[in-house]
Amino acid sequence: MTPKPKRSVPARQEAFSRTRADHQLELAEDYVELIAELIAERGEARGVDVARRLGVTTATVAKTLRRLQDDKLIEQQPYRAIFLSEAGRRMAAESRRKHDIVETFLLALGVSAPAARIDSEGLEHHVSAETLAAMERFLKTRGG
Amino acid sequence: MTPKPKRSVPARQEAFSRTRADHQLELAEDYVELIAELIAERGEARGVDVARRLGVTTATVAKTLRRLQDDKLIEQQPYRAIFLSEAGRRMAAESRRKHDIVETFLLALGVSAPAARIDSEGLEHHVSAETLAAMERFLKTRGG
DNA sequence: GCTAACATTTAGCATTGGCTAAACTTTTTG
DNA sequence: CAAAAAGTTTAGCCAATGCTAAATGTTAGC
Repeated sequence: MTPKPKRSVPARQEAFSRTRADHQLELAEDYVELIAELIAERGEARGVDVARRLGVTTATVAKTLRRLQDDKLIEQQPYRAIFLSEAGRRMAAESRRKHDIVETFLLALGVSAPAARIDSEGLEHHVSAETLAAMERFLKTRGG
Repeated sequence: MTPKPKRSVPARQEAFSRTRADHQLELAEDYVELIAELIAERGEARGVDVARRLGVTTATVAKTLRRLQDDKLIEQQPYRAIFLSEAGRRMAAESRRKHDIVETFLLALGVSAPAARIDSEGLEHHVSAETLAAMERFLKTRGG
């Protein structure tokens, strides 16, 4: 039986489990990346801005921020602006870097700006370091 | 204020909301794609095989299958093998097609086979039709 | 054809990430 | 400076997706 198994069981399990675990990481990355942007743009990040940009309610943002604080990614006093911890800043920078590489790569590949923008949001959380390196190589050789 | 907003608010909201909604779709795609593979490989798909390959318990699979049945993606009698509905077959084929394009593309880009295998599992759910077309174009011109 | 092994389902729990409504704090404004 | 507006938090709900333990059904071996 089992002729030509295209993917081995362990690999699939690994990919799937990683996806599950990553959904939380993804959300954290989206939040810290956005918080970093807001701080850069306007000096501080407020819950209401995060909510507006992500398209969720401020109640949802408050709940998520509590979790991010528990995870030591942000620092926050009640009713005050949101700040990133050292770990949060590192995550935001890394996330941003991935995001930019993926978006630039897609543009170089001939994808339209709007599609590249949207797709890079979805893809940035799923590219391995190796794939990222391959994208950078492509950009370097074929002009980015 | 707001110098050079790299991404507009609506676009970000859209990407984020889509991500949320997609998590369910992702799971459905993973299931139907796997079920289609199992049927092709061994004539039928059983819950225990799905569980084994996805790395979850059979209890979780049973619960998910009920949802997929409610969504008319699979057809199932209690304690019997799993079959895909017409819609399920269409989704599985489309999912498989995306998956193959992405994996082949990554290999052509110089990514190693194991990384291409794992990354394509994560990326397949997030590439738009436009990006997929760009990947196919790349494969056609630079030899896939 | 019983019994044991295997497969499936159900029950019940936890967590995540949404929501609305309401309470509370801070800021703005008349 | 008091009242209104704006922002934040809490409470309580829901659905999805995971789990373990236990019940139930099917299949295989003796």
